[in-house]
Amino acid sequence: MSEDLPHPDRAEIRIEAVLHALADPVRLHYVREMDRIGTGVACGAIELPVTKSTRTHHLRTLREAGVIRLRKEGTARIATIRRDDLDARYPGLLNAILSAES
Amino acid sequence: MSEDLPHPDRAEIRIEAVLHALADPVRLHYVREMDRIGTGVACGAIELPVTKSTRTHHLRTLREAGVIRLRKEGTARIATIRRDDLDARYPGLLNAILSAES
DNA sequence: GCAATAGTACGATAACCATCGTAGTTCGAC
DNA sequence: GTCGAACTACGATGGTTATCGTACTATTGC
Repeated sequence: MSEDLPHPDRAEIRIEAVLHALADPVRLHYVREMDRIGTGVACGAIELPVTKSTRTHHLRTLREAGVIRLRKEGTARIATIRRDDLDARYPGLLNAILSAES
Repeated sequence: MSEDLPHPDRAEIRIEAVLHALADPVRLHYVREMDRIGTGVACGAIELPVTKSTRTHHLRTLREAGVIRLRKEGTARIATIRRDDLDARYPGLLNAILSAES
């Protein structure tokens, strides 16, 4: 019942992957909403202008880049931003990006 | 002898474009070198692992995203990072990215 | 067991993009 | 004017990626 999807270790997170993951408008919007909510959110709780399968794809990109962590909770997946990891690796980055207006 | 290549105004710079521009390893390396040198540099002065024409393409991406400014100086193009613009729009972002190890 | 919900894997598709080579422009020195 | 250097526009190429739909799995409540 733990994490069944692979996540990169903190040391494995690459800046290019993080930047690329957050460069996509859909993904950036998603992470901003997560930040606004402030707690873990079920994947589907944040509405996106794309289908479920595309959402899965986007979340996968965020997960693999090390931006978010996904854990199972019943039928749902709860997503949390890896703030501690990102702040440790790239101090100030996440705040700068999330506070930027699009 | 002003600028002949179009640059986005400060207000036109979009976070997604900046992130995308800096997500590419070649471009990130280039901007880091520029930062290290600290002054405007002729485009070709920084060695890249790609051909001249690809370098032109990359610099165009950086320019269009609003990350750098290019001006003519004789046959050369001098590139400078738009620190003031980026810091004004996205405080802390550039420093966080440039100080991140790849 | 069935139905509903939440989510994923997979394949297809079209757009995007990094790369290269070619052919050209601009500039400065001679 | 010629030449060389610095650079750019353009087209071709092949890889990548965002998107969708389909078919599936896992879970929960009845």
